[in-house]
Amino acid sequence: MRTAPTILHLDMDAFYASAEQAAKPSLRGKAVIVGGLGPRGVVATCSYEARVFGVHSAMPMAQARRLAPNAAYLVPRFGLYRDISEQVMGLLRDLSPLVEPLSLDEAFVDLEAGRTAWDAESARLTGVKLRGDIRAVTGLTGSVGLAASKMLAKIASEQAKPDGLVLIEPGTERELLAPMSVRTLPGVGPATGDHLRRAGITTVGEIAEAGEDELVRLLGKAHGVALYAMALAHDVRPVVAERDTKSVSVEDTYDVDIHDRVRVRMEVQRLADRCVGRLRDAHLSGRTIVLKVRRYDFSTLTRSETLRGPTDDPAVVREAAARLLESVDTTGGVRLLGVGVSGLADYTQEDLFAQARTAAAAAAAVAAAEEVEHAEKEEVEEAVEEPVPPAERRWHAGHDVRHAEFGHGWVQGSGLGRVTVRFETPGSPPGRVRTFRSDDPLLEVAEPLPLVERRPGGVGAPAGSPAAGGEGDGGAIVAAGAWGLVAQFPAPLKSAQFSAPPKKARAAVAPGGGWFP
DNA sequence: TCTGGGGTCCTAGTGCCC
DNA sequence: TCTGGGGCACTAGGACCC
Repeated sequence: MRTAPTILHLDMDAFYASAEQAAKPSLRGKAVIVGGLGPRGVVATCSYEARVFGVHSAMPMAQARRLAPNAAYLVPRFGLYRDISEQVMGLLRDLSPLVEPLSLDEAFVDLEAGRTAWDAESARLTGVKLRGDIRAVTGLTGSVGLAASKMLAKIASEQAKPDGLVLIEPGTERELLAPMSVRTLPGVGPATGDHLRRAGITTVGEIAEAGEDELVRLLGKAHGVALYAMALAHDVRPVVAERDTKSVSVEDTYDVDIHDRVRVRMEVQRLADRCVGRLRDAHLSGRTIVLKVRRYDFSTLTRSETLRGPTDDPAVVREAAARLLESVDTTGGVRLLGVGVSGLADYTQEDLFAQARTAAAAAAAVAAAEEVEHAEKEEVEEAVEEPVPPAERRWHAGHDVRHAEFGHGWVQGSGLGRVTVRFETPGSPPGRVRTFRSDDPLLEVAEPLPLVERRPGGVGAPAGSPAAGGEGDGGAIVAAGAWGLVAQFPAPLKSAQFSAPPKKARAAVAPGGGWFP
């Protein structure tokens, strides 16, 4: 364990929501909620203004809408967030070669390895400069924690939020941790927290007092030992720059439970294909195929099958997934289906031909068993084919557009053959709103603009000023609510997706948020 | 009220091999 | 030949994180 607070944890403040506010001047200072907008969506991130209403991450979107009906509801734009994240990670890599990204908006940095800090004072100065640089380059704020271990640096950045810096002096850790809730420690979620509470343990200090044996008895070996060490502020985990992907998966939650077995099979095939697409983008193959089914009552089942060797062959994955599905009872309906591959290798081995033959034989057996329902199936397949795209184009709430006459803006809402656009850019004052026919030939989808204006010879400056005023002239659609009207075109097949692809696959993802349909 | 998506890690049960 | 145990691989589920 090191003696100087030279591990830095950076956590961008309300990242997605802040990025949207920076991109859209009219949203600055307002409640902004980013997440899935379907009936089963949840909140990914919300602005601090939205948190005042009690909205928080992972809350069902329906509940958020009740708490903050006038907030702006936006679907995430991962292309934009990824670009900003790259800029921030670049700044961190300037500090040290040892940067461990945890997500798009969080990372650990080993300052000692980069020789940018060696004691409390130099660490603090590095943190202060980093926050300034992030603001200059991205226009956004991040909170910095500095401590002698990863766990404490993360706790420090949490305390620093929003827009602050906290340094934990070595030697003060145990005293600092003792009164904190057990939930502060990484790895203690709702279940472990309840478990400890039932044993009369609610604070970190009480974990330390209970002793390692008692923790192991309560939580099992690995968890008990790790938690006891953390309660004593012992954390020697190094900052690791490169981590190998262990699994690749895709899953979809459906707006309405699927009852039709034929449709379930088709969805599993589509998911298998998408999963293989991800796998191939990342130049990986895998041995174990996993099927995930969440039923109507939210109970979740997984079934897996391990092949003789790794594969990235869509036919093999599809057939394995189909075999796994045969062992699952979907009576009552399913709300989620997923297909994943683990046991990854960065090559494809072997005798895949033999494997494909085995899979084909199994599939043929399944097909024979299903022959009875064949006629019925054909009928149903016609009904569940990809829906014909509506005549009108689909405009996604929050996404950027360009109008030949009015310039750059973003979609504030759409539906009923119309689309409402607010014309503003990161550097402009809040803009005006105009409504068009959704097939207006002068309107087209646009790439997001940089949040910070580039200045010759400098890193740039935050774009625009959060000036008041500039409310739109409204329109038939916008009148339904100040911000809340979004995506009223026919309900999509699935809820909006908003997860980042696996780390290794990210480079291959289409720019501009390629994960959206 | 109604609970996303993509991951990682751990535990426990079972079957197989030596 | 039978039995037991250790080690390992596989499977399923749960908890947690962002």
